[in-house]
Amino acid sequence: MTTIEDVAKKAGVSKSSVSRVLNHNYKHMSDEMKDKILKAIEELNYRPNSVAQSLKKKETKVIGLIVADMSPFWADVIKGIQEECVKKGYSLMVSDSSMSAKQEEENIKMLIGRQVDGLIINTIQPQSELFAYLQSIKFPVVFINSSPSNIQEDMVIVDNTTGTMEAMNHLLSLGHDRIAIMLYPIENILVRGERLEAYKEALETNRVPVDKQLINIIKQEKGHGVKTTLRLLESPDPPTAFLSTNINLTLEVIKAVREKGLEVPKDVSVIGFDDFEWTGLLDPPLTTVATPVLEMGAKSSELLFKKIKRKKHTKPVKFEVIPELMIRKSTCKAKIEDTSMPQIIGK
Amino acid sequence: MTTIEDVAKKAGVSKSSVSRVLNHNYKHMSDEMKDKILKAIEELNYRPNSVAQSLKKKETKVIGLIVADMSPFWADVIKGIQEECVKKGYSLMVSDSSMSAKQEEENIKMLIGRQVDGLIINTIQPQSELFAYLQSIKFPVVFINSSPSNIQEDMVIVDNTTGTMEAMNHLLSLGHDRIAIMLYPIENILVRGERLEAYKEALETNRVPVDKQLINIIKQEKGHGVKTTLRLLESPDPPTAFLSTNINLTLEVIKAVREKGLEVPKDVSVIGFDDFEWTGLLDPPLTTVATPVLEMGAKSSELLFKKIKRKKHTKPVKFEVIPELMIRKSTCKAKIEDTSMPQIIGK
DNA sequence: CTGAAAGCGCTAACAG
DNA sequence: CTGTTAGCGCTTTCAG
Repeated sequence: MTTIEDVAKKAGVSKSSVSRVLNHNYKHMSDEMKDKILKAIEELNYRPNSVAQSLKKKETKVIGLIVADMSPFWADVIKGIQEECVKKGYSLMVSDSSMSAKQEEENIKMLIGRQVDGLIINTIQPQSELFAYLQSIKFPVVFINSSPSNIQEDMVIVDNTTGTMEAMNHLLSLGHDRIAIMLYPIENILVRGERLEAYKEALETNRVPVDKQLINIIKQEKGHGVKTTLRLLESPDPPTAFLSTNINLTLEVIKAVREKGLEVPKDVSVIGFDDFEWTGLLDPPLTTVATPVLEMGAKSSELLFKKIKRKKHTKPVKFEVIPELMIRKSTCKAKIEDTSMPQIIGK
Repeated sequence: MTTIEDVAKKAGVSKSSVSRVLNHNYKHMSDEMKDKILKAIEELNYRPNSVAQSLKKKETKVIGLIVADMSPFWADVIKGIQEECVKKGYSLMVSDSSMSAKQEEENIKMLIGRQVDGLIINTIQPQSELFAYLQSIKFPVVFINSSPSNIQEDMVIVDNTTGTMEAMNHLLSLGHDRIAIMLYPIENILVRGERLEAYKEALETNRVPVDKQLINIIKQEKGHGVKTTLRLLESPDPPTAFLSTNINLTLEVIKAVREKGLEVPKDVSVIGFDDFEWTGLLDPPLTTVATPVLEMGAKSSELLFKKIKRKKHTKPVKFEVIPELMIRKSTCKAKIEDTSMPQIIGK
């Protein structure tokens, strides 16, 4: 391991001078000396030991990301965070709580012990003392895709209301008035609540009665989506459209529709949530409410860096990323069964 | 920030003693003292500063992962690595080279500067001086899903030969003898080569002539898969089955088959590569060669930890993860057009 | 069994 | 403009 001392010796100068060029404090340094040092660094292929730098400077230039459950969704978020990180000279530590609150707390403590400069947290916990503690010591944190209820903190979340509204308006404008909404129970309660509320609101705004039969909270286990869809389709007054809030659920809905001998979108329209590279390649290409995942990542790190910079306490900002309705081929006009078209009032 | 000094004071002992309990060097310590210290730690909610520990111990308990391009595929690999990491008290730094060799080298240097104890690299480069350098300084590295040609190093890769063979044998045993193989050009050349060779070998073993028309290297751009498939289907002697080596490509193949008015699997059988939570939910549920992604991650960190432990140079191990053929519904018996069934000889 | 002291590699006053 | 010096928070001989 070559150290700053080696470089100093080789260049015949003091460590301080080497340190100065390392930190771009050239201002008052003779060009001759600068060149000498640069050359020595070059020749020795020297890279400063960040650990020593961190210890001295009391900053690591590392941020931590804690996700509740590592899944394909996070790959793009990480990419977004990463891109901001390289711009600012930061590195990223990633950890996964595997859906365990205990593990999440352990991850937070560990990362703090590692002296990360800030944390991006996707929490599974509705609240936690630890969050309050972090806030009390002014530790830079931004929450992503989740928001604890016991504190006010920076966060970047998806504007589910707008996303859901757009999807609903699209469906309503197509003449659908029996729209089923499909939800998994475990997603952060907030998220689910928002989507459900927006669903109801869209209906009410358009004077379509809310039918409780059409609101489905489905156990997050393979097969339950199919089962529920089938049941709905077999009911006396079946839905003509589905708003499905999770990609796996969406695939199950489509599967069930087919099993029933019906076609998407001819007989039943389907809108899903979340967009991947391949959703447009499905059959039919899926109309979805697409979360701009990269942007979420980029924005959260941006917020975090800002917070790290001005250590002062500033009032929490809530950044809402707006989902985009990707209209493809899984939705179409409702078959006219009755003549009264609901009146559409856009948001 | 509470330090070891604070704990020492509170407990009325020396820093050394505190350090001893921190490092579980109780052996010859009076229980009384131990308890006193433990209590002080507890009360102060003290966590040692890993940066200082690292500087002193000359190890960080951090490993780095460098991926060529962050994508959903990596989410599960990361999960696998992570799980091993928590077991061993390690943390993970993740970086993305965005398909740039320059960025990759920068990432390596940066992580080394950060004193990570080892590196898991998914390289885009067929070779690099840096790799040789790392080897020369005995820096612990394992390559994942890629293997540079200029050095011999630990690596964990997918046994594409076995995977491809199994897929081919499945198809051949179903009576298919016009099997098209679809490949993207840019995947690591090794990977592509292996799959292609295995394809040919399976054919030859079963005395089925290799038809160059059926070997398709497709530009990695949306739409090219559809185009190529259509062309094949319209040829005078079209394939009855497709072996598609990438999930997006596979979706395009299926799409094209449908556009042509044909059905999967009735008219055309399709086997894809890579398996996600949702591949079984597609229509039809996809038969795929599934890479055990979690295992890849777990295994690579396992190898890395071993290497970190015994610093000695040991001869490189190449761990091949065996893909599993997930037989679902996108393949079925070929329509009998000629009576001569190819003879199947399993691997 | 416990404490004092040296030092990991670097930065940042402070002198000169 | 450049060098000397004193730590950052921790571990680890080495004495006692």
